[in-house]
Amino acid sequence: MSRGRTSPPPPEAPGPGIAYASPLFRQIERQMLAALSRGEWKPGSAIPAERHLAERFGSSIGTVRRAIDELVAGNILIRQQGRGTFVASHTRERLLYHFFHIVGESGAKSYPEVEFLSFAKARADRIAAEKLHVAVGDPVFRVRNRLQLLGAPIMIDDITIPAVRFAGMTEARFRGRASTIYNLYQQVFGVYVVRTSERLRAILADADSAALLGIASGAPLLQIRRVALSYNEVPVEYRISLVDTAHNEYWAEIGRGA
Amino acid sequence: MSRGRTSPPPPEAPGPGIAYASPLFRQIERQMLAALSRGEWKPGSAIPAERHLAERFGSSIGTVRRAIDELVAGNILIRQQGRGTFVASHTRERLLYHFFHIVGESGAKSYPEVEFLSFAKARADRIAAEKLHVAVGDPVFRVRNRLQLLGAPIMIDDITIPAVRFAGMTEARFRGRASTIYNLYQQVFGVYVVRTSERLRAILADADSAALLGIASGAPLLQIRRVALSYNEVPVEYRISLVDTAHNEYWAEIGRGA
DNA sequence: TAGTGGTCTAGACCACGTG
DNA sequence: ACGTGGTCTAGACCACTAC
Repeated sequence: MSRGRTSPPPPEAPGPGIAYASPLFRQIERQMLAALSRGEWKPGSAIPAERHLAERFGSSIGTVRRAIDELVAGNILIRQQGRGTFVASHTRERLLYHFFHIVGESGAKSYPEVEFLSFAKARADRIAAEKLHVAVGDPVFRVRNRLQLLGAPIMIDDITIPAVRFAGMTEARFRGRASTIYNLYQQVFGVYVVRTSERLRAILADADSAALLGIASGAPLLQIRRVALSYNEVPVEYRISLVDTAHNEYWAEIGRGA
Repeated sequence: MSRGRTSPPPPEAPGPGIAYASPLFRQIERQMLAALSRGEWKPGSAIPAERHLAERFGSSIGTVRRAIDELVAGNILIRQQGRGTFVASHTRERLLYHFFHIVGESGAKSYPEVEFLSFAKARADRIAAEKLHVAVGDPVFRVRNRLQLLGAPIMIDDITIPAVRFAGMTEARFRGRASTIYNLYQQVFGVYVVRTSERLRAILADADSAALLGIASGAPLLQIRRVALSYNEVPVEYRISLVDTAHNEYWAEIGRGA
């Protein structure tokens, strides 16, 4: 906190060699992120009012608002007029509208039913290690799910997560899931997925995938390779999805949120 | 302009039945959009300084800044500290980083070479009519291009645009193009593409596409169906792309711009 | 040196949600 | 009625660009 003096009085000098690191609102943003990371404010609950935060950080309300604006834009906080500002959490709705991009031909979205297939402890291969920023051979967990939409199987997820960030993960956590996977990450392991980066290509179904999806071997499939990132661009999950796009499609908006 | 009185003096009342339509900054945003639409400020040139706009609109600088913020977020204006605020235009770089989402396996982006294939006047079929918000049978232009990346053909674009928005469009415009297609739309027809909405699926190459891409019939292809939108969500182009993703991929970021 | 956008303040009033 | 976020003001100083 070392910037932005007011005007009328010639106040105490900004200090000799102050460095002028970054704007005040960014410093406040970082402090708020730190508070979130250490669990001072919990997912789903309200953070202090803007007036109180301004007092705490010794700034004007406008500056605190600017910091909150950034965190809201980053899907980390949610404002609700008249009620307060809340820590975002991965509810079903949020997941559906932010990270699940498969829609019906008509454009209609619906909740996927997740069917657990397998869980295993393994070691990171070259690709997973690169995507997750861990060393080749580091312990990881592998999970396989099948997703259905309106009763029809349409998607297979192969998920890889680093053991170092999910210490104590068990098969039971994935089997008896009440909420979404990203909600599990957040609630149990404090890992909050902020954004994802995906690469898509068209491939032909192999015998294994075809059997799981109930389609012919050699049918076209959409392959999605996703890296999920947490605060500060830290990768926390690598996921390969295979989607039968015969009656569903992948949906992307470019240049502005929907 | 009819909102937000200050405090100390009890100024002239906000008026009897004022309606309280929308915030001042949104009204200013709309007025600025109107100025852009009627060509008062041209692509690539600077708009008046914030101080002058504040005077013109009878608001404080902060409120004008808020309006500009919105237009910047919508890729319509571009701020440059110390220089001014400019009307965005579709340069090669902008196009590449905003609307061209095909990358090499390594993640590297490069400029596609566009090869003109055909141009025709036609009438909107049911699907094009729906996507472009015109009536079935309305006149449209159809353009087909082939794109190469590093010398190898990887993509076929089938473009449909409504004649009503591109009056006087000719084949020559597409043949002898110096810049990008979206730049042509903007410079010659005043149609500025703000964002796109895309649907993706995996299909098998038919004989026609396979021949154009130099691949085997029945090879997997990524089909992209894109609607390009201008100000106020007006659709201005419908485009079906077929991409050979053997050595290239579609790239998507979810939850925050990259 | 002049002009532009970027940050920051201190405080007012408005709109909304809840008791 | 009260507390919260949402809008708005008027003006200062900072950082950057260009002449």
